[in-house]
Amino acid sequence: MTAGAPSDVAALLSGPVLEVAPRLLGLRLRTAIGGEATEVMLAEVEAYAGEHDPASHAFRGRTRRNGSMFGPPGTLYVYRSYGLHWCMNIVTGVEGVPHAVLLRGGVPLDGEPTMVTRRGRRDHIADGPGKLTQALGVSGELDGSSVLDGPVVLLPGEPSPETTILATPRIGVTKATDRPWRFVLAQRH
DNA sequence: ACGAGGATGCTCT
DNA sequence: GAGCATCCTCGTC
Repeated sequence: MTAGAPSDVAALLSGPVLEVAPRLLGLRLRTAIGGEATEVMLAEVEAYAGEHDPASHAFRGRTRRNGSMFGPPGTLYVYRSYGLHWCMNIVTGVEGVPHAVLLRGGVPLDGEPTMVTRRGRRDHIADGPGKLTQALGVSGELDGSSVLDGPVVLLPGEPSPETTILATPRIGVTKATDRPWRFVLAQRH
């Protein structure tokens, strides 16, 4: 089979969340929403390990909000943050085990004018989890959809050779703050 | 560049 | 009723 085929993405997502998360960096996330195509390269993610992770929305099991985290790998978990913003995760591993990767930031690759319009500004288009969903047109309606299918699609890609992967503690969490489960692409120097 | 503070609504206890 | 997996604006340096 051809390198970079969608099935490679499916195989990747079925792995352990701590292995999957850094390997999502450099992949492309493309949306076709409201008649507009937009695309970013993923540049910042965080791993959340469900029942083993006090910072995870699924630490205490299934609730009304987190149901899609228990879906098959590739399922999108979209939730509202601070009453204002949408944030999205990609479910990983095995169906029924609520492990997921929070998508925290990306670099615009296509449809930038659309993203600028959605964001209402020219800078800081997708460098934050709420900004990323807004730029790509993602909202709660897409909770439970699959990135193997759409309208949000995960596509193959590679980080620039100029970049390296950094692991740091996760942002904005108040529990398990010692775990370096945030992964970012940073410029090599 | 960086930090403080407010907006805002939903979920779960 | 508390607590958020955040973003923006406006201050200061």
